[in-house]
Amino acid sequence: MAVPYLEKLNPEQRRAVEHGITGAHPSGPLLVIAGAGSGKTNTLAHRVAHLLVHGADPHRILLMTFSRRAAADLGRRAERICAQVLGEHAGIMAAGLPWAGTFHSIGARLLREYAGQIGIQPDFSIHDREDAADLMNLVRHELGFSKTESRFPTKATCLEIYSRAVNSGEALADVLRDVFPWCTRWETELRALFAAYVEAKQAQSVLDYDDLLLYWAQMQADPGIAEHVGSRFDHVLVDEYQDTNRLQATILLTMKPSGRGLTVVGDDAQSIYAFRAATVRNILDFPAAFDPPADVVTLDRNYRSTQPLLEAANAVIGLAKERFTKTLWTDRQSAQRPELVTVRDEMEQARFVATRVLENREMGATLKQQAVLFRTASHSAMLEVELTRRRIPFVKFGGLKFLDSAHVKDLLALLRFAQNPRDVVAGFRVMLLVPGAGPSTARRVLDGMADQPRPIHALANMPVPPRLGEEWRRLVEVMTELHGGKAGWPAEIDLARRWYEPILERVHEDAPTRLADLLQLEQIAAGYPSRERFLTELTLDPPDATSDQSGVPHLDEDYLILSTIHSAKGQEWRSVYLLNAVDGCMPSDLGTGCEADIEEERRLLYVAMTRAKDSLHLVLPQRFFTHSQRAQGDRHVYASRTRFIPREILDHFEFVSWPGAAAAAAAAGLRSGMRVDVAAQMRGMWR
DNA sequence: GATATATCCGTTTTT
DNA sequence: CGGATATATC
Repeated sequence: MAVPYLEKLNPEQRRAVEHGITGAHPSGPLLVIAGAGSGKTNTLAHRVAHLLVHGADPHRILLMTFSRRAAADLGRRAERICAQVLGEHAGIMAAGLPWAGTFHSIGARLLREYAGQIGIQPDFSIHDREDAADLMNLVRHELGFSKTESRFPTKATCLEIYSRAVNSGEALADVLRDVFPWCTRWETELRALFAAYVEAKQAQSVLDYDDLLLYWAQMQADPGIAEHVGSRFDHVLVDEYQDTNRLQATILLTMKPSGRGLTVVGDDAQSIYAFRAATVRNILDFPAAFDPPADVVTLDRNYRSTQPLLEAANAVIGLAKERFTKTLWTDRQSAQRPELVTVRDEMEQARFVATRVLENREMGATLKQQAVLFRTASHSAMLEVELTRRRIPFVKFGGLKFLDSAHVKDLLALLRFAQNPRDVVAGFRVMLLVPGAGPSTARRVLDGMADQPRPIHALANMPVPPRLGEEWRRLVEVMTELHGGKAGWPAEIDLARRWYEPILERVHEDAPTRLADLLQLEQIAAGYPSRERFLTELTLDPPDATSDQSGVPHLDEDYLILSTIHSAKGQEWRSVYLLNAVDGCMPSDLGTGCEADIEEERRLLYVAMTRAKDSLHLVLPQRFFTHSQRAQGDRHVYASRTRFIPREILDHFEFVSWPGAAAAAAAAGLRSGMRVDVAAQMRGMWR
């Protein structure tokens, strides 16, 4: 068979694509070590397409990626390749890949399907991180841990500890000792808290993010179910395998114990989710987990970056404590080394980036081909102000999200409460919106609903303080209507919004702006077939961008990308600016406890640098103003270059200070010397 | 029992 | 600065 689409691949890529696709049956496991910019997505898309061309059934391909966007992108590419090869026969791809998504979303689907066999409700709701923390908080109060003489860990910390223990599969005592040493004294209380937390979730038919993996793994501990799930899929492909945790590896291994039909792709040098219990051991131990062991293909040719950029990135990762499985190379020559740009402070950093971005646009690069990356979401605050001032449109990935704003969460809570009236977190939030209702009213009503067979009915008949009056009646009315489901989707969200509007105006000063957000939420909602799907998919794959307006990127417009390094995974731009390449930010001075933390931060810098195709600027503000600390006044601290770029690798970089030497001299001259004696002129006016 | 005000503390990255 | 808890007042 003529396979022109394979001609464009290099030998290693081609090996990865063609691995085991000679006969009709899927063959042994494959590990692809794919370096940054090595054409990983393209290779994976070709492999999927190649499978389909050779008769694989798209319904029997399971593809797991780190975001839905990545899954959709892969599906589209595979489809395009198929269309080229098969022409009009490409109809097999019409439905795309029905089983493409994140581990969590696939888990949710399977759990709903197998719910009857594992003792859970099929219509469970899913708590995002914040909901989970709120529930943890409720339980924490019930157990009286909020009134301990010395402060008990906050809800967020409790959830982190819980999540860590669940995802790593380690004992609580070990997790506390290694990761949360300041909480070891609370071990007994935490154990009790977690036990109560689990019971609360089950009583309410609620699963959190971790449960989606945990229940899935537990379900597959039953050999019969594991076999059943595994036999649904001929091919299982997993992307970004370096960022998976023990639970995820367990799921894969129980699904495909022989490794037959299993392909995982990843890069040990880009492992940046250890804080989420991801372990690089998954990828390193993968080959030996099978008998015979998995084949390994290494993609080390980089097609993205120029030689000088890649050399600098290699130099940075070359200083890592442990060796990685490969060294990237490229033949994209260039004379331009990456720049280390020294600026006076963060204000100048913002001006520098804005100025360069505009200059670049003059020279033909669109805004979308440029990106500004940073370690933590707050680092871009000043830049955002500067960009807004200069009317440069931007979209920000990472950090605070559209869904995190109070008004959006309020509205979603109402929908979630209607969907699952046992969801106490949602119910609590909704009831507190009613004027005159507080925590104890909410608790009493929710307790009254808890063991009722028809909770909504119970809600309607619940005695409440008379002062709630009309407002309470409105809540009962909208709940009954929503739960009944007669209005249909997406009319229901309109119903919910009309209930919420008076509350919005009462509570928030800037009601009109927030109302615009809610209208946008309605737009998003219209794209989903049902309330259940809307709620599930929104929590599992929230729109992760915010912009200066109301979180709406106008698709036709050009805009600059601002992103945390974590959210920049897998992406690339012609020009990349990295903010705050100084110690304290990179590495972040918070998580520099142990060596493993530092090493992860080093890989983070490596990930940031390897996003750039043609030009890379690492910006180093010399001074940081410490705002709003206890001491008043403008305190500031001096920062030094990140420790990941020590003297011995400086040859790989260009030194620049900004404003440039000439401009700086001019500015200095203005400050010291007198250019125009205005005072003398004024005196002279009247002489 | 609800809500307004005061005070202390910690402060990343995300499915 | 923002969140959480403690205290004061309605």
